[in-house]
Amino acid sequence: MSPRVGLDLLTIINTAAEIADTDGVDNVTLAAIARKLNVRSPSLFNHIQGLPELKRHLSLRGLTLLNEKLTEAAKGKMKDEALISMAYGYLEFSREHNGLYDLTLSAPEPNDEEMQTASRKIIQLLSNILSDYHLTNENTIHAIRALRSILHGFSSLEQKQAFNLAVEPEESFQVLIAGFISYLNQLGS
Amino acid sequence: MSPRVGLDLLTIINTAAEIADTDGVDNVTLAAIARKLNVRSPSLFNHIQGLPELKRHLSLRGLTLLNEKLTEAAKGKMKDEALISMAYGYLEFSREHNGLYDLTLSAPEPNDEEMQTASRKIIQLLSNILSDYHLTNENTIHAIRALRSILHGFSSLEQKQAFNLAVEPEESFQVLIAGFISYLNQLGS
DNA sequence: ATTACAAACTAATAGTATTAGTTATAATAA
DNA sequence: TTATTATAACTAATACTATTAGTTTGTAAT
Repeated sequence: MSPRVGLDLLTIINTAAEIADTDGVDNVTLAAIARKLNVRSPSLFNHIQGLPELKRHLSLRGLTLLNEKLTEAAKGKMKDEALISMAYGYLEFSREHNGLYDLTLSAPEPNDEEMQTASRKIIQLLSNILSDYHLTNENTIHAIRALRSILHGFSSLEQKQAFNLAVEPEESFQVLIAGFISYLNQLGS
Repeated sequence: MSPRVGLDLLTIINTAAEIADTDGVDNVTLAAIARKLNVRSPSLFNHIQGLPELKRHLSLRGLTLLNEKLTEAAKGKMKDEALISMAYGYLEFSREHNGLYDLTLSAPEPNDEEMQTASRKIIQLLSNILSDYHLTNENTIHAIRALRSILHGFSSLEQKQAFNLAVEPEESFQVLIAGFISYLNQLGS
């Protein structure tokens, strides 16, 4: 009947990512993935070590896609324009990839170089964008943390439906980013 | 041997809260709670409906404690002083109650009045503090969202160890709140 | 002292991840 | 072309989880 269905790591990750983004991270189970692939769950172990390893793959994919999206958004732009475009890219990513976005924030193992590198790339991108504002090293660190707090906080709250919708979230986001830019200008002077 | 141990809802919630704050929300299981209370897990069902209901109790406790802490922090203070004090209270709460803090952000069921009310109280407190800045209604909404994004974003990232510790997080938080205050002053003019 | 409520129990079911061991297919060697 | 071999997918089993049903028994009220 079925042996040699053609399962492989990529297929499994893709299926898991789909479940994560449509049904939420909590529904990423080997059982659900196996069901979706018409396979018994032990079969998955021929391609992965277990669920934790698979989730790490998803984190990695989330970080990679996010980095690509932000890089693309900022490409060829400078200062405010780059920052604003990147910020909207971030928000969009969290909306499009609900589950993967959540997973980008799971703390990596202390010795997981690959994850650390993927995270660092995003920080580096933010740092590059902020370099247009000519801050001191210490203020750059403050600014990166502030920016991440704003982006993550807003995205996360929106995702958790923490905003009543009487006023467009989009508009609040725009005002928030504008405020951050004036904060940057103050830091730089 | 054991019947009539003296189990009750409060004891169960307290034990669950302790596990949440020390071992993380994912480790809040009926099995773990029962072990800690030297009881078999079905016994818990004499006092709770099930795990989801228990987690809702924890959310509610988190929201209540957070509200108390923020209210206390802002009490008798005005404007910048109230805002800053409240902000530090928020950060402190997320540090002291890792697990409960996470649970305060789980989206409430649409018809869960009690949860909605508990959430609204915190929004109301923020709104009261911000009223000292004389914003328009719409800008007040933007400002509440911005403030929540900042507070949640920073707390959440810190909790997830997303900050390298070369520079004190505390200092970044201080700069961030100062930036928010100047954002408020701009909005108000 | 008896009754009766309900707290805690045991037993059982169903769903999860995971391991061990089997079968059979696809790729390779003869 | 056939025999060999590696391994993909399988079944069976174990160990957790939550939850339900049904039993025992302490405790409180009569």
